Amino acid sequence: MEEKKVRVRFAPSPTGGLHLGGVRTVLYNYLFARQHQGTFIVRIEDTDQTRFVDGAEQYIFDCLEWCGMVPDESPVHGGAFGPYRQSERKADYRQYAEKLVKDGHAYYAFDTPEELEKMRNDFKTAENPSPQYDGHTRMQMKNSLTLEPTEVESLLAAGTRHVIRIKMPSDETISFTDMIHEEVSFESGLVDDKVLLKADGMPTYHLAVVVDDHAMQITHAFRGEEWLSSAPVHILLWKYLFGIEHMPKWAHLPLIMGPGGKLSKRDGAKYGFPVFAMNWTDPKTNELTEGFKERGFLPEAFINLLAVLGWNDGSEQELFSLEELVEKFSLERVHKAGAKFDFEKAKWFNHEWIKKLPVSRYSNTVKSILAADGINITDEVYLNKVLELVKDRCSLLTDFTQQSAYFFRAPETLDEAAVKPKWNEDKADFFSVFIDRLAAIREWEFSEIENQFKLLAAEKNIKPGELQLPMRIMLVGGKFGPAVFEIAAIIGKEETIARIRKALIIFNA
RNA sequence: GCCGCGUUGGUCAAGGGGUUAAGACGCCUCCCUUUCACGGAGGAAUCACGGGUUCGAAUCCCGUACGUGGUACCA
Repeated sequence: MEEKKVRVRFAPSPTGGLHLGGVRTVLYNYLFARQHQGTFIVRIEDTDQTRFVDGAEQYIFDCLEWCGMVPDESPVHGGAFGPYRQSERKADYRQYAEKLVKDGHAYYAFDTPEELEKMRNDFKTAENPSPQYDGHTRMQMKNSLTLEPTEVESLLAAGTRHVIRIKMPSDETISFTDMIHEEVSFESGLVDDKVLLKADGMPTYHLAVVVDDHAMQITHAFRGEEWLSSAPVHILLWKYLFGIEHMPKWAHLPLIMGPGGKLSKRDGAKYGFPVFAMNWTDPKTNELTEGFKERGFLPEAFINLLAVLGWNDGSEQELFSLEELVEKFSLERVHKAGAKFDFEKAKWFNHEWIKKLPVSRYSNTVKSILAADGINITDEVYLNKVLELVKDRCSLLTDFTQQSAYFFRAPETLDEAAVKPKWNEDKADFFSVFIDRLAAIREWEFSEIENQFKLLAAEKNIKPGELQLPMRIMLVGGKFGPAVFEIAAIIGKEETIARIRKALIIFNA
């Protein structure tokens, strides 16, 4: 077998947001291409004009860019095998469909939608709730197999609306080797006569994939497992049109499931977690669906968690960078079964990446997240210092809002319930004296603040531990954050004293 | 209904004839820390079920059940 240069493609249809499964398909394509020094192509499958959504194509490219997977060839990146939008290749498809008719592998069908529905109704039984247009029914329909040749001629000449359907052989076993599922086989007689060319002259997916995969010299075709059932149609088409030996190797990827079953892109809201890579706004309804990016995910984490949903390298390693994935990914180790998506684990991945990456890698993103909350950062050095201090406590980038806001402004509310029950005059007294001690400190630093705190506590004969929580609430507002004295050191003497004063009024009330 | 694909703890999963059936997330207990995290120690599955094959099966075969996808002039 000759060594062909690897060429793979991701072929989305621009109908809406890009969901988890889609991104993972891109990812596996991308990894495979990079690993084999191959070419990664994005082809837009916009053959259904009724479902075309404005802006969806650009959105897909935006998502790929955010994930760091840049195509080598695509309608926007160019390439020698264009056009990369199927709508722009319309003229090509008809000739292949006609050739199939000529060779006896396909036929014209003139049935109207009403007639099709009538057939489905007439043949419907308890045993067969959804009759197909196939070997059992096609001879009772209105097509070039049942009509006289002259009649077909005149219908065609008159421009009658028609489609071209594949004529599935009656008794043939169609089998192929899938890179993930290994041997898969179907009985041709059980598969229906799929429409190849629609009445509007556009190809269906079935014709378009094989014609385009051939035209673009695709060597390996990865797609979701939902396509496995129609694989026999594609295989026959390859055989009839281009020769089975030129067919790309198929890999049908396991599906990603939601908590209750299949992952519906519809209402990610109902799960409480995103299903799209990035925010998507439906241009018609203006409805916004949240994305992983906006939810506070790092692209590194998003890619990582998707990669190991259905694949692992056999070791105990779970954290992989894109570069490592390129090196270690292998289709052989991709699972056969679908996987349920677990948002808790997804957050863990993000948490790990937040800890792992230098804060400079995401400080800008956090900066804009804080800005959305009214905190405008001017001092980058200060910001990075804060991020470094609190990043262990953040699973999502959006968590930085709560975890770092008090470094930039006094807390709006204090968790009084955590303090009041144990508040007494001794403590009130302690803090009012402590303010003076703080004011007297010359070297405003962590150890000195703590020193004064402990000294005074000893003088007043109060356990320091009982005073730390109130102090924390005064500075932070709640029961979280790094060491109190460290916080005090960072926010400064004036601010620390001001916050204690203000809190004292509240606690003493 | 029919066809395809699948089935190891709540979830992701390693393991592919002989193992105390890895590990991770989550959960629970404890340690560290008089905050929250981080970190550390520990707890919980006999491998969907039923038959085979075999000295021996989570691992091979066959059924059943269940899940999932398809059954559109959608992809």
